Order: sequence, then C-alpha cells, then structure tokens
Amino acid sequence: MNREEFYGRVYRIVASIPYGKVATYGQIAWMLELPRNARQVGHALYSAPAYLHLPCHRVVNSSGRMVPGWPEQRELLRAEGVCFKENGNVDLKQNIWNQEPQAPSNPLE
DNA sequence: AAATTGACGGTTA
DNA sequence: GTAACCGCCAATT
Repeated sequence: MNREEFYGRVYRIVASIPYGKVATYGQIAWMLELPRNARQVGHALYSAPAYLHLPCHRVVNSSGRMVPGWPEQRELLRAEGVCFKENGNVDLKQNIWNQEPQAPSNPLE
C-alpha cells in the first residue's frame, strides 16, 4: 500500500462518519487493518485537501482531545450536538462512532 | 542516511 | 484527573 492509497482509505472512512458522531485515530487505523498507524491517520487528515469536505472535526484522539491549534473544531462538534466532558474534551462514551451499533436495546436495561 | 517531529495509543505511577 | 515513558510509523529536516 502506497501513500496515496492509504490516504484515500482514510478519507473514505472519515467521510462515512455520521453526523453528530466522532471517531478516534486509532479506531480508523484499526479499520484499515493497520492498528499501529494511528499517527499516519493524523498525517492523512492534516494533509487532507479542503475540497474533499471531510468531516475531519469528527476525529479526535483516544482521550477525546481535539486538534491542537484548531479551536473551531470544538464549536463544529458542539453544533452537531456532541457532548463534552467537564475538562472540555469530547465525551467519547456518548459520541463515539460505532460501526455496528447493534445494540439489542433491551428495554429492561 | 540519521535524527527529529507529530491532528496517536496504551501502560504505569 | 495529570504526567512521564515507551512503542509505533511516516513525513520532514
């Protein structure tokens, strides 16, 4: 897999993140079958051309921390209804993107 | 080629 | 909760 292909795969996944949901770099890397390439996912997004209109603001690190030097990201997420924790990070528990949200939704829970 | 850096992750203290 | 450390891999210097 060359650089272009890797980037393309990252973009495809990021573009499929649903509105109001977030994903982590590691999660995306795992989807690519490259669990150790979380940093490269970051590079890919950093290098992501604007014309792709990728919802890269929906990608945060495993701590729910968002992109350093990009305060707007927080506002963008908030505008989508994303919840935040007291420390200002994204509340991953509530907003993490589950590819297979096959929640049995047991009404007794 | 070698060292440094970074939109990262996980473990440990 | 934070901070320090180590592992990881590609891009950059």
